[in-house]
Amino acid sequence: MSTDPIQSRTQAERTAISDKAMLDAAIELILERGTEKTTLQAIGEKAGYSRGLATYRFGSKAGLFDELCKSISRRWLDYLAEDVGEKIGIEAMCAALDSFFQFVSDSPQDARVLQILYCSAGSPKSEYRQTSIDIHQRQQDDVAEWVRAGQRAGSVRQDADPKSVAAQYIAYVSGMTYLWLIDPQSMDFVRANDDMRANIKSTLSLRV
Amino acid sequence: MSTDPIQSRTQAERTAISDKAMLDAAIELILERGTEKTTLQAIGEKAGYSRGLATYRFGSKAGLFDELCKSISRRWLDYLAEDVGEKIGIEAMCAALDSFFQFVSDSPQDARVLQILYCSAGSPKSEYRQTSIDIHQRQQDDVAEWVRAGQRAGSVRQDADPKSVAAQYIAYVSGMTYLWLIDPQSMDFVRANDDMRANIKSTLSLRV
DNA sequence: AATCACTTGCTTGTTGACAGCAAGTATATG
DNA sequence: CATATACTTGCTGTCAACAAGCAAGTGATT
Repeated sequence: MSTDPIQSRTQAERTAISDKAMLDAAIELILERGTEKTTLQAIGEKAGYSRGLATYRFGSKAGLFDELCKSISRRWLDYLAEDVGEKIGIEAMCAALDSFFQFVSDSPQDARVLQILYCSAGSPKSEYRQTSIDIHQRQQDDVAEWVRAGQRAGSVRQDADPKSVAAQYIAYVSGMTYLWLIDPQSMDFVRANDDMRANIKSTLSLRV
Repeated sequence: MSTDPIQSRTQAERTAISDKAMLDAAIELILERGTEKTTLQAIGEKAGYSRGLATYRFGSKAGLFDELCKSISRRWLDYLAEDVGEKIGIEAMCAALDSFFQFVSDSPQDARVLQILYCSAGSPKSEYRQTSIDIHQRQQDDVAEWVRAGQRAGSVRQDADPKSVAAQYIAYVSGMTYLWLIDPQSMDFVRANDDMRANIKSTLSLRV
């Protein structure tokens, strides 16, 4: 949109600009219409280019969504890394919950589109399912590692199973985001998160 | 497929037969290809009819998926009602978890397709989003009611917030099903459910 | 119980929109 | 200027949706 008046960009700049314009356009269109009703023509034209550029650049509709998924996911992981830092155990899990809520509040568009893409990845034969699998697997691994670190540090019960705790934690976050996506009014996000934090503390901290 | 040799069916029977044939065909095709790549033509023809019948009967692709969502959901709710019966409180919540796992084991096709449809309903402008909202809302209300009944009976802590507990519970189940959908290998469903049951007991039963 | 008017189930022809590809034009780069 | 890279345009096959038609069932009248 706001292109430099001096019309002399390097090839790398040109692609970077058009890429970003198309991914941004895709976010807006997906929020309006969902993935199915978003067309490559609409994305290209909204970004200020032709109907064909999106296909040319990303190969296919699925290719574009895959890239968008990774792109938003990267923003979320930066956000998360910032908030969790070097924390471990219960502290890390609670910080991640806060961070997640903060992300949803600060960048609801990114959060919604990411969740929509995760959902679309659920379809068999989805060409970016692997991306969703990888992201969720990595998040599960991270949580499991926080639990293990907490156990080593002695702040988390030894009888907790890191993998199982992680699966539960990620399932909770995924499910919450889904429910928020389909109907933001359906529950009190803050309250549910507070309770979740309390549960984490009561089930993982050392015997009372 | 296996039609009665006596070719004299009432109109009602004819529609019932073709409806079921198409919904069954849709389940198979969605499992193979997902919702997007399943065509109305393929559904009609797999069911033994013409390419046009599905549109004629269900109005649109979304209309068919909406009906399919309700149809599978009814089967799941019957399953659930059977297992939970008149139970309340923690017992009801644990029974529902078992029932859910049993449903996924016994009817993995139904469970997978239902989850795929819930995911598709996540897209903005999805024409059966309301169906997904209603089902999830009803499930949340049911859980909240179990909690309240448990509190009245004195078996559940008074300071638990029924709505918040319900939101957490439904989020967990939804998230687990999603993770199972995209990658059945990614976690130990049974172990996670066992741990979840333990958590429910430890956080909701009266002070130790 | 035979006919006929009507309803409902189902099929086929058609249209417009879309993804993806291939061949072309424009812009940068050395 | 020549080549590579960014981008556009023409085209094809597929799809959902619709409309018009055909076939099978229904029920009232005689």
